[in-house]
Amino acid sequence: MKEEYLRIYAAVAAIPRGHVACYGEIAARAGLPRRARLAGRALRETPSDMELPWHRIVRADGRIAFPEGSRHFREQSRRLRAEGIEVRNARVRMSAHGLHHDLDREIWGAAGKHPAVDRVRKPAIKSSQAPTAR
DNA sequence: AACCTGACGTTGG
DNA sequence: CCCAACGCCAGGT
Repeated sequence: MKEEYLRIYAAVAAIPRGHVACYGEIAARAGLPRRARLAGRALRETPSDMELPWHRIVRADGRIAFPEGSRHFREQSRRLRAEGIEVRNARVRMSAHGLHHDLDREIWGAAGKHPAVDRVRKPAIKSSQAPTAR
C-alpha cells in the first residue's frame, strides 16, 4: 500500500462523528495539498478489511460524490443521517457540519482556497440565505 | 507515448 | 442552475 494512501486514510479516520470534510481538506490534512483527486482514488481503493468513516467525505460544495440513487449514494446518506447529519437534495450543510479551521472563512466566505492561493481575489460579503430549499 | 477517465475544486460565462 | 475550461494526477487502454 502506498504511503500516501495511508496518510489519507489516517486523515479520514480523524474526522469526528457528526462532521464532514471535503476531499481537498482530507488531502491537505494528509500533507498533500491540491490532491483532492488522490483522496478520492484512495477511498475508492480502500481495503475491504479497513474500517473508515468514508461517508463523512463529500465534495467541497457539500454534495455527495456518488450518482444520486446509486447504492453507494444511498448507503452514504443512510450513514450520515444515522449520526445526525441531514442530507437534503443529495447534499449536506458544510456550514453546519464542516470542520472550520479558521474564522476568516466563516466570516468572509471561501477566501483562500487551495488553487487560488496565488490568485487575486475580490472580497465579498454575502448575506445568509432564506430558508428556501429547507 | 498518447489518450481517456475519474468518490475533485475553482473560476467565469 | 448548467456548462466549459483549467489545474491536478494515478491508472487503465
